[in-house]
Amino acid sequence: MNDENAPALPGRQREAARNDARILQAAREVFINDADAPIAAVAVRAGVGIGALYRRYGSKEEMLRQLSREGLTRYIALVEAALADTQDPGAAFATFMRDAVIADTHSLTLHLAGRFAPTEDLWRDSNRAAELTAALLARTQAAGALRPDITTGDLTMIFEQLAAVAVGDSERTVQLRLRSLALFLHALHPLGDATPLPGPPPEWREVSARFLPNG
Amino acid sequence: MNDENAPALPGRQREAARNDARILQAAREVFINDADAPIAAVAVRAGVGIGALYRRYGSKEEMLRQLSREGLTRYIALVEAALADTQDPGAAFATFMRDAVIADTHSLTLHLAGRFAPTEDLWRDSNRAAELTAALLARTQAAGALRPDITTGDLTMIFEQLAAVAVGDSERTVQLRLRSLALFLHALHPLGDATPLPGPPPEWREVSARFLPNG
DNA sequence: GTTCTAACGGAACGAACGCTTCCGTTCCAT
DNA sequence: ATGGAACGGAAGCGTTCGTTCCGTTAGAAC
Repeated sequence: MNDENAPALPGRQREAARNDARILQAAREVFINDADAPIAAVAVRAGVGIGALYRRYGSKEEMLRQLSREGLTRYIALVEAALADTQDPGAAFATFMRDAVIADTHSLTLHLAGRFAPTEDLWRDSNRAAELTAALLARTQAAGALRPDITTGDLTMIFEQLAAVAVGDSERTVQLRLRSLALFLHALHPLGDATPLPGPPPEWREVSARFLPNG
Repeated sequence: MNDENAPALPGRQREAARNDARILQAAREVFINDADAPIAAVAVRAGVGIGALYRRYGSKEEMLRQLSREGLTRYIALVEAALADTQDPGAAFATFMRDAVIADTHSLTLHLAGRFAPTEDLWRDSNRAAELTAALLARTQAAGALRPDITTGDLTMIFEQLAAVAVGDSERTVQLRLRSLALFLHALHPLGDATPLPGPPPEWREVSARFLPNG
């Protein structure tokens, strides 16, 4: 995670700790760009051999699971932070959306969906994320800062759509996503003249179907 | 294209004509769902053998090119229709967007991007599509029915984001996309209090980069 | 200085996958 | 009957990629 607090470790183990972080970071970058990239690409990007990867992860699938779990955890932390935010709910929601886009937790979780067998705890985290999100939505709507006809499924779709914005450069990608997010946030504001959204909102079942292998 | 006007053809050639249409349709359906589906999947879906495919297309790449070309052509026809629409520009624009989503011309063109070497005429069509789109945007903006800070690149991104909405069922997918489009259209309306969109809009260069192999 | 061990790098193996070819078969026209 | 156009799909062949394995390296211990 952080190479900074490891100066106590002896030499060779220090390299190993550094590689832990490097590999994780490289894996994130590689799989965000291309969900079914070969594992060798991660090794190249991390500047290590393939052996170093298999010393840490038993298989590619395990690695993807780990990455996905991590993304989900980060997302949950963001929602919790938003719920703990005591400023006005509308502003807290907008901040949350921006943070989520910047942290880019969805590219990983969604791109990787269906590519490995989900474990028990992944389902738990996934459900917890959904509940927290629902709570955040409810609070924001109660404060009159969000269209009442927006559901959790809608939000998932919005994240998914934002993740679809991608150009080569990752910094620029974030910039463009924030531009698009500005459009969404604008559209999400409740307005008297707003016509209701057409069609039933996405169901949780529809959204989560992609987590099953062959989704 | 249509099997209805072929009753004059003799028996075996009639089957061939029917297969022409079936294969094209199957290819569309298969590759919209999964851009790098095996060619065998198209054969299965069309209910024909692989041989029937290779009798018509010299290679998979040629098939994809053909599909892409077709999607681009349909898109161009839609923009032209919108430009020819003499009702109020705002309504014409909204209709155009809905039609484009329903026709789903972007899923194909974009998913297939970078998967084959673009030919001369594909570039031509692509440029023409961009020009027509720009004209439509300009007209709508001149009529005060569209935010002035929206560019052609923005519109491409919007289509791309809408194409990212996908659930198993294709009819339901369209429904959900229209729901999302309603949000976008709402956000695209010019309002006095609207804060300007952040960040420079997507450049044509950025958007078209993905058409090059290894995009 | 020697030895031991944890960690490393990357070649090689083997399986899976998918495009393409090819040939025997079918079906209609003559 | 016979010729040929169109068909179906098994087999060939190249590629790709996950995983294993082993020789190498670098610090630790003595």
